[in-house]
Amino acid sequence: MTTTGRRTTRRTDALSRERIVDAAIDILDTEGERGLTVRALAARLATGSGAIYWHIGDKDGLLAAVTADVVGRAVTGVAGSVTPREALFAIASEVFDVIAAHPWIGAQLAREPWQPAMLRIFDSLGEQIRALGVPPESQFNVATALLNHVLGLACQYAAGARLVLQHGDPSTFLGEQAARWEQLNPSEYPFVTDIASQLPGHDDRAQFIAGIDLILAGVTAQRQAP
Amino acid sequence: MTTTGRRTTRRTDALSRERIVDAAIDILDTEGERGLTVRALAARLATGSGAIYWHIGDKDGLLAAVTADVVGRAVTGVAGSVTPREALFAIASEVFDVIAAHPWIGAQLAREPWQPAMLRIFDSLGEQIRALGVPPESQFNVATALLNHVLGLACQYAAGARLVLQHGDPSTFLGEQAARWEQLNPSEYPFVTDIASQLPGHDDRAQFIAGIDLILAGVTAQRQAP
DNA sequence: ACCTGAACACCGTTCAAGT
DNA sequence: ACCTGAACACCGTTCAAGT
Repeated sequence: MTTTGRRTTRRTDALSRERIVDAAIDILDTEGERGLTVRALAARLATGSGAIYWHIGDKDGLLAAVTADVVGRAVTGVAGSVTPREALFAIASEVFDVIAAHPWIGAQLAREPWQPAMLRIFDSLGEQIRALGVPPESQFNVATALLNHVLGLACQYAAGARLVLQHGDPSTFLGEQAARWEQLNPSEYPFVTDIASQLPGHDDRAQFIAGIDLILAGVTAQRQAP
Repeated sequence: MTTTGRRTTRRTDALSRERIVDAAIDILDTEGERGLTVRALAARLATGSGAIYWHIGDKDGLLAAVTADVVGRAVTGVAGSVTPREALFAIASEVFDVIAAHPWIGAQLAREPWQPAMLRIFDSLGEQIRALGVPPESQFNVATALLNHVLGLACQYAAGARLVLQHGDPSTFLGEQAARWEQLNPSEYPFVTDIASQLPGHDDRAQFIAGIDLILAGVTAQRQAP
């Protein structure tokens, strides 16, 4: 930037893959998935659509890069002196938070489960599972179970947040949803109609933590009685 | 059809919401998500695009209807004389199979988690969880954990199947994937590079069942020592 | 009530042409 | 090497007009 290089960085607004990714994230966050068009991207970056294609191969490629970027920034290494269990909660929280903040990530990850972004999360979880002493033959399964739990709940939360944005305020929203569930046909939805009354007091974050506890309890139980 | 009704069913090809949904499923299965356009739908049904819009509100609406239809057909009631645990495996298998057969469902469910199709699965699982004797305050959490596990693994499997279709045959595919994982930077992906050797012998279906066992083991463990 | 198909306002992507 | 912007082959959706 302010190095001795003369005109190597001609303008601060020189187009780059990085700047395109950043602009794309911004559009996705503010306008949603449908707002991200190559033309909108070009307009925001004050360039032509062809320039976008020179830096990125493809719109699909851009979406993959954008997802990897956001997830990569969120899932950082864990601080040293914590227990594996604490680290696990920390990682899961990071993932939960990043999806809550960028609701479009969920659909993106579901489309291509083994993309780099997913692998990063999977690896972070796996390390801690190993540190926890889970036997090698179970590590893959436990890591996957945790990954699915985090992703599933985060998508659920993101969808809820999206609905709250569209409709009324957060407090009444769960009540309305509960009312809708209660009005379902009990012979068709016996469980949902019954459990609807629990919905108003529901907390996604608490459920998220409870689920991790559940899976970890399963691990210990299976280790004691295999 | 061959009833006494005279011309009440003028032609067998009279357009209807049902026929549109069926055609859409067919296109999604054979051509993929990108192949499903209103024009392609109209051409296959030998009609104009306007006719499609008269029966369905919207392409989003069509996708929701299509998803509900496929999931609804797959998740049927469970036969009477089985244990809740067996029923749980049966339901989870139905969901797994339907996503494996129609890979596009995964992304569709992730986009809108509380749509009717999802609620049906959630309810079926919940009933059996209740039958299993899980305490009321845990039922919601356990049902969600199972739902997320099934959906996550099914998406993973569907993506794998998609890749197998594109690239080589299934047997070599896992080996190639393992090789790719092994070539990753071990300091960046310590867990994945380490576990890569397990991949060739990996069986999605076995992992799917192991995950359910893990969650159920967690339930019993937490009930004994809450 | 149900269907037709042209028309509108968009898309992603390419590519000759510029600097 | 990097960028421009017109052009191509599509989209979803609407709507006057038909039956």
